[in-house]
Amino acid sequence: MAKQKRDAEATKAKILASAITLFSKNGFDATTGDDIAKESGFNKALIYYYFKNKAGLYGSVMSTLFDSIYKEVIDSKKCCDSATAELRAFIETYAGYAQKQPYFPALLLRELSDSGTHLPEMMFESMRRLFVLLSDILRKGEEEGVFKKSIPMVLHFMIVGTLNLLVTTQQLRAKAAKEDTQIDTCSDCPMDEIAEYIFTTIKTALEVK
Amino acid sequence: MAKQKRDAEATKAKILASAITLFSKNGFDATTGDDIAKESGFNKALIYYYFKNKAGLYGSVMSTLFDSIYKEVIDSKKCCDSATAELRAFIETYAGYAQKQPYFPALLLRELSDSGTHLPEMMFESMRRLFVLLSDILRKGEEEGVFKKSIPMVLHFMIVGTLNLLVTTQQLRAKAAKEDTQIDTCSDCPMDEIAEYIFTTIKTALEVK
DNA sequence: GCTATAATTAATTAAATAGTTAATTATGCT
DNA sequence: AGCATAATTAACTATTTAATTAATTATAGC
Repeated sequence: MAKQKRDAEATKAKILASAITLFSKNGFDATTGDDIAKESGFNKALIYYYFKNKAGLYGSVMSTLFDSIYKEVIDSKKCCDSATAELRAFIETYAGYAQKQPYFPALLLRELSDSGTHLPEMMFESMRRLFVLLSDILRKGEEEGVFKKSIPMVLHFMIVGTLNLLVTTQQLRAKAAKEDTQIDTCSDCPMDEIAEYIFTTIKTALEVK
Repeated sequence: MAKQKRDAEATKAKILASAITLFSKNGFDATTGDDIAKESGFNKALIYYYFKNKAGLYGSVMSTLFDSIYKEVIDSKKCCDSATAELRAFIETYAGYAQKQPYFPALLLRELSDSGTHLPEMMFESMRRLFVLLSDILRKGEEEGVFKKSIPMVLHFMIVGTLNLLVTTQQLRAKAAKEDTQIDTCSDCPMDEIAEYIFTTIKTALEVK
């Protein structure tokens, strides 16, 4: 099939992609329908044709991103035989995703700051699912006798929060490093090294000696 | 002096206080001048009389909060004789502040998500100052021979990011706990226990054995 | 080729909101 | 008391923007 002049699915996808870019760059409120229309190359009315309204489009953006990260984390779990390996996979996968989709952390942090104003239910469910995955790993580690008792919620934020913040602050940290060479903002640290460092830190604290 | 009908300083302070409340609850964009006027009980034009404009008011909000947390952290450092004690004081003080001023974490996280769109310079300086404090503690610990070499930027976010997220998600976590009693979202955890847990986790990882 | 329908657009509406202005009221000073 | 000035207000303006509508264009099935 040759290139079509009209392709509903492609149009919808393009609008969604543009929305992901703009919402993450500027947030929900500071992104206008006109911005999205311009970025996508389609008329603004198509937002309302394909998505119920601006909030609906935002919801689609979030579930798209959450679904894909959840799938990746679930997938990465398969090839592990111990809680320690699963923990490493969890952190590495999340880090890889945050790097691959650097808009996601900004969106997530903003949403958490808002207590999920824009998408109460979906957000909620997705966050919970991800947290349950980590909780299971930690519980499994305790059962295996390799992990101490921990506070899973705190560890979850130590992993996910830290990774998100490192990604969103990348530019700021690069700027800070340029202005003041005394200070080490880790602005050139590769993501996988950071992930490894977080893993080691948490593993060390969890280990039963 | 008796209660005055007009008190410029008090008015300005009231507007600032209202702005802190509303900006932190709803963010910069979603907070209107009318909201602030209503909350403060004064006319909207006074925002422009006492502060240059909405962005100026926002800037005042942020520097007020940043100044006060910085002072508290500096203060807490005084009564410590070792790097370990300073690290604990840093974490405890930040945790205490975040609990006392629960609007601050939301504002900070939002600002970081935006890469400091609304207040490039001030924000920047304040973040840096706080980070330098932690870096110094870690370096001191290395010199004392009690801390391993670390990645200060990552540890900084593991502390500050985690605390901020725990505070901002308080309501969400409480809701999650109510809906699903299987899951432990740490919704009743006292802040000082959380701070202690974070401290122990990081200290353990830093210790030279 | 014709027709029903799906996709797309231009133009418009109605509401919200940042910022201004000119008038009004209180206060301190002499 | 009266005056200059500081504090406060009500009303308004200009702009932005989410959402709608009615018209237009392409497409697929017959």
